[in-house]
Amino acid sequence: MPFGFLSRVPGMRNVALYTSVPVFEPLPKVPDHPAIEEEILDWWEGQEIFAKLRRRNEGGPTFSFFDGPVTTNKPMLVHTAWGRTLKDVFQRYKALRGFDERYQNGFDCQGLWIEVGVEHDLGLNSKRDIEEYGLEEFARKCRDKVVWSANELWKGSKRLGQWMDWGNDYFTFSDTNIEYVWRMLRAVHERDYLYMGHRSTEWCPRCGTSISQHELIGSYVDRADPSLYVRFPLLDRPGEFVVIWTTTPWTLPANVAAAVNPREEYGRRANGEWVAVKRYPDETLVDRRPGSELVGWRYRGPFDEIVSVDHVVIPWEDVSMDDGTGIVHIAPGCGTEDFELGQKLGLPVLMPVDESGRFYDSFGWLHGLSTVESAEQIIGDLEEKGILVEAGLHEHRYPECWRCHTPLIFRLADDWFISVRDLRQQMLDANATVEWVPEYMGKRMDDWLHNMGDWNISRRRYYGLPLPFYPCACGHLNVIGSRRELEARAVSGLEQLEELRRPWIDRVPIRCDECGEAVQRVTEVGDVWLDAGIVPFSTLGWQNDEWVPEGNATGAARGLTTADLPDHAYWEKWFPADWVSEMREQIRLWFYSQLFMSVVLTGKAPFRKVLGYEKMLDETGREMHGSWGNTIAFEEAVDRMGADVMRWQYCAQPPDRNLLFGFGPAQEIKRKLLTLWNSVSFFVEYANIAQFTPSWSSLEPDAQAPLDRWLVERTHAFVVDAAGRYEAYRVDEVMTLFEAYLDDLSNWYIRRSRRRFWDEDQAAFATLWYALVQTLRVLAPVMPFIADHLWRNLVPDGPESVHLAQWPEVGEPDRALLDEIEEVRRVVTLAHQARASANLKLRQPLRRLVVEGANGASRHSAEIADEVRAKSVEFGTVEAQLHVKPNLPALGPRLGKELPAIRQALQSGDFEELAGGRFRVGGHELEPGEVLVERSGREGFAVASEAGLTVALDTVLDDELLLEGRAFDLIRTVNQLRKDEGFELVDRIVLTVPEGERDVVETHRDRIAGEVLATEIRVGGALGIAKS
RNA sequence: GGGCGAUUAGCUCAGUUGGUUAGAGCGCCGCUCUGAUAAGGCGGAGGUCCGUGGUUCGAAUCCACGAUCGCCCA
Repeated sequence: MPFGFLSRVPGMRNVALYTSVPVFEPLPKVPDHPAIEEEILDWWEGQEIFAKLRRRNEGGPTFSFFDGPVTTNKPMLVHTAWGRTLKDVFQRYKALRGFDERYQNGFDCQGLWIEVGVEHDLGLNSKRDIEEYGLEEFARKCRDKVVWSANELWKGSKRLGQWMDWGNDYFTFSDTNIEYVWRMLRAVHERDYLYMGHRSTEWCPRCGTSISQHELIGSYVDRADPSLYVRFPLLDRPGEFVVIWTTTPWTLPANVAAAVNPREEYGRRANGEWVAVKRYPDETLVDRRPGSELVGWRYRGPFDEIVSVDHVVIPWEDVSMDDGTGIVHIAPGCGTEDFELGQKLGLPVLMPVDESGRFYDSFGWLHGLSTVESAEQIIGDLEEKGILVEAGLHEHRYPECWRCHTPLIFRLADDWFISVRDLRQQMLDANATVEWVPEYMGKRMDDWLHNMGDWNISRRRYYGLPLPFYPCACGHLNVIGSRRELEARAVSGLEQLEELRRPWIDRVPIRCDECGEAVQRVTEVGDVWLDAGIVPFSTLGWQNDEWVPEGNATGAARGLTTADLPDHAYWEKWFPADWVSEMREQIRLWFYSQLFMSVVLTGKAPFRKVLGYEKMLDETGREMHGSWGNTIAFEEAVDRMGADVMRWQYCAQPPDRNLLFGFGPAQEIKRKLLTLWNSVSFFVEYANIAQFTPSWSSLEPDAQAPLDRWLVERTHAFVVDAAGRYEAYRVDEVMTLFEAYLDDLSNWYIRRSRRRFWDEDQAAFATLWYALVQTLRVLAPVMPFIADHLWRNLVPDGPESVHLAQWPEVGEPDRALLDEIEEVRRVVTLAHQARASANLKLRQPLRRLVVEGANGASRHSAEIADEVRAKSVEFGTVEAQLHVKPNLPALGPRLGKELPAIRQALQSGDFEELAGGRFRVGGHELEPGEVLVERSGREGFAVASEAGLTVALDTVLDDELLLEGRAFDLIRTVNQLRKDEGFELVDRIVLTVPEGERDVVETHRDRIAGEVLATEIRVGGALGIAKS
């Protein structure tokens, strides 16, 4: 006998004793998630589980996923962990299904984010500071920052349980990646999309660079700026002025014109000031004239003593009558529309401020002042000159720099652009082939594509992709497409070219294609989204002839990765991505730049499906801000809740709503997780007692008992439905399914089956084991740690890890059976309600239950009787008082205004029942479909009903029932006592009951003894138990 | 400033083509069940369905206007 001595007491609950080693490891009361996770991480590594998984799936169907590169300027955050969890979940799911995957992680390593972080670390605060610090050293510090951040992200991601090919990551600052962008830019140039634009753009004076359209996302903030009304004296009309309004005083020195709407009416105030009539309807204005008559009037500019240009009133049909004076100050050097208007009319262009937003020396006493500093002095000066009409503050929305929050200015600059004229429609067509989850995000992409302007790709910065543009004095623009080409055409400087990067690359002039002269590179670097957008090409070896080992470990990425540069066949295999996933703001960023490049290079979309998701907030719905003290560090989250709980929280979140993340919600999840834990724990405890031995080879039980059959079908339904939701990239719906399934498993199957486990019913064990094992397989992608931890305990002879076990194959569930049990549970709920309304606790047995309107449940009457503790269950008509209500959707259209009266009549019982379920009321005959008939309130019965289902519980208690009720009370009391006194589950007792309980014991002795494991029951004396 | 969306219990949210007593989860209170469970079950308190007006026999739902919030665009 392998399990040693077994004791059985005849007629008792068959709880056996075991004395030898249990099959399953007993579970502690609660799981220690961090401890389990650390242990599993070690075990995965030691057993090379991930490597085994990849080997197994090698050569299988491919599932191509592109990882959007995370910016390497921060440690791991709980925000980052959300996205990483989603990426991991679906890659794991696809791996269970046998898909071959690449698992390449990516880092975004250049651009303003990195520079600004390093500037901050070094205490630098301007471009001049950086140049004084030295570009070479600055570049090294930027790389250090990237290395630090990459290490943090590796560490955190592994701790989160993310399975990626760590060590084969791509870094966007590799020379390889840079070369691929060059190649793309050259293709753009060959198609004539590339041009240098001289125009007024949003400009960050602190960063000293222009800001492109997609960088303006979310950058408008509410601000209070100066609001100035200024009058310009008219040269040919003494004593008269035009009055303008502005919120940017620093642009006044650049004024060259005042625009009026030629179609609107203007008038003169008594003091000589001209304004639009519509703007001042209550004022007395004389000499009214259409705007067209003001056109051509010359005026004296506000700063003529500094800059002398001719000022004139010009026509502009877009002048709005919604704010200001109806006359608009025009400074073509300081505004986009002003510039365009100026170009059309041939107005002079004045550029008042330099790259850092300070006035040029040529602006007299203003020189050196910043746009902000100058405001007050300009206001003072205008007042002194007597041309300031009014000064105040104006609240409006104004754009800030997305990185440093400096208010942007408009500044004329030479920037490099890619024209989107031809590409727009191609991109829209490509996007139409993409399936977006949630759907509205695809529409957002369309909106953006419809509205986007030409792409400003140049930044006047340092640590970024060097634009390979070499404009020659001869007028020819040389665009270098590869390192090889650079080397072939270099005049000098190759020996010092450490990386394709500033400052080294700036020391390599090339020979002009056209005239043969040496040409310098422009100093600009590229928009960081070029780096990220090229990834589907640079990492997959697009148009690369020969596979290059470690070919992506070039330039700054050398030593950080071992990623190869594959050949073109590999690109063909893995492009486009089957799926990508990032947060919503990436629509206009990474999703856009990827789409852009892909359309340029291939004419196709680079991905088939996209999962986008909204923002993360704290658990009260506020943004997480360091200064508000409501941020949660990744390490703290992992230590306090555990990675599985975090992952559940992320996965349960519908992607179209903000995630309210925190320890409160984590607590709720832990409670739910505990139900799963306890279900396994229950199984383990009793399976050990019953020496149940599971067998992986006969996984699915041949269920005979109705309840077992139900659980098997219920499990099939869960597996099938969960697969559907995974396939739709809605893991939140997988979690919803799981919660419902877990409730069924725990609060119906286990609760209903407890006695069978006590009785060592092997079929029950086999069924529960099957359900638990399948559950772990479904949950493995979401909670890889706890799933594997429990798997290793429950499945001794199957695959060593749940992640190697593949997605469960199950048959089509028997939905009809599931519906029946659904109905049973509704009947039980109603019966419990009826009990409560009659004040009858469940321990009191009742004579009978009558059920009406639940025919499917009739096959399970024993089940219902037991749950409700009724001696019998009848299915039939509940004879009760008749209530007739109007069926409003049916009767409303027919009766119209008469309806309230009929309704009233029915309610007060003022009707006559006719044959065939028809009723006569208030002169109308109502058909059966036009009324809702309910019965209730039968004498001696407690009735409850809901949606066509009615139950009636016989509440009459006879002596027999009362006595039995007392027996249940006694059992309950004694069992509580056993628990309180710390008795083992299998301890046998001698029970002593008071004299008053003699009648109960005499009638129900065997039942009581069996339920409380009493070998003997003594009557007389105080209630007590002792070990026998 | 323009466009889109939202506003329902203390919190997070459901609420079908307009229909009968507006729901769920969490939290709170009471009762109850329980030898896996910190769980479960039943009940209670808690609602100006943002406001005003309209259409309709009937409006959380449809229409108009307004308020507030969010997102996108400028």
